Amino acid sequence: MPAHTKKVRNSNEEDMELRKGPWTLEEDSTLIHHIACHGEGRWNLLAKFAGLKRTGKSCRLRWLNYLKPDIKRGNLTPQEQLMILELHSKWGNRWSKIAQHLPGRTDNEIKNYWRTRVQKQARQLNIESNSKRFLDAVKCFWMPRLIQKMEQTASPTSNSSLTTSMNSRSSSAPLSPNPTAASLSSSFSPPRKLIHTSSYPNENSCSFTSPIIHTSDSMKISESTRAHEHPADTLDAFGNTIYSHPNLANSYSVESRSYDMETLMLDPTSAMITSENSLLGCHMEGVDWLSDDMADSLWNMNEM
DNA sequence: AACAAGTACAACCGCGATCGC
DNA sequence: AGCGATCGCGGTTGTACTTGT
Repeated sequence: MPAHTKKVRNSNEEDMELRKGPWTLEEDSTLIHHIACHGEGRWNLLAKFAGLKRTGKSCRLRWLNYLKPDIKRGNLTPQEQLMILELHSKWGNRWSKIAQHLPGRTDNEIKNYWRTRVQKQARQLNIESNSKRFLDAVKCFWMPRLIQKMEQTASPTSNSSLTTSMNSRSSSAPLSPNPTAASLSSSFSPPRKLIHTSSYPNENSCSFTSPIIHTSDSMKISESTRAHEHPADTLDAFGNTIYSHPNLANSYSVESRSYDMETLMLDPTSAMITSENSLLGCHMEGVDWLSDDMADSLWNMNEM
């Protein structure tokens, strides 16, 4: 018997050889053609009438996860990654529910993304991926980085540094009535290295919660505060921008509003940054758990 | 070049929920 | 109500491909 076949008994008690494993092009085209003619559903019957030596379950999975015309292929965009992180923090492993908010992405794809990339990072950091610590780390470093990437994607020619974007925007410069990721993240360029909270008078120095995300119209993130209100930053020892303005909080703030399809008010308490454990200090629960190594590792998450 | 280890993702499995007779 | 068929979800496995040695 070939490696990818399996003898089973169907309901008619007749022996039938079922194929397993990777789908062939012929099988794919047969399935596509049959669904085009007869529609989805009744997968066992569909498999039978199409002459596919597959279970209905297998046909359904192949169609939903791979063949369906509106399936998006290719790497997840930073926007999509950000949404996955946010939604997972809210709903946990409810992959299908998460997938509903990512048009063209399947629950399987999202699940794979989580397992291969997100959990990998958690392992490397020696943190349980479902722990609060990891969630904190994600919100502290990963999400801001993704937002930064979104900006770069949105305007590849722009300079992503806060200093540049701030200085280049005059106080009279009009703000887009419908701010984009670019406009947000131009005011949200987190420091490369940890900066201690004590440097900042305002303890809410990073009130990152979650972006406004409209799934039907790509991601839109509001700029909660005009960047030009926060001029003049300094550089740290690594040449990275340090935000020295007393009202820094505003330039870091990313508002949580809603999703288009379903209002999604992300629990503000789930955001890691509180007055007691600010991002910049990273004193989670009063503990300096983020060593420099860990911070570097987290910072590199965007490569995932 | 050959092999091992790591990675990404398609596909399978088990199980509970729902449907229809 | 009972039962089998089907559906949908989340977890797991298998395997092709990539990267490192």
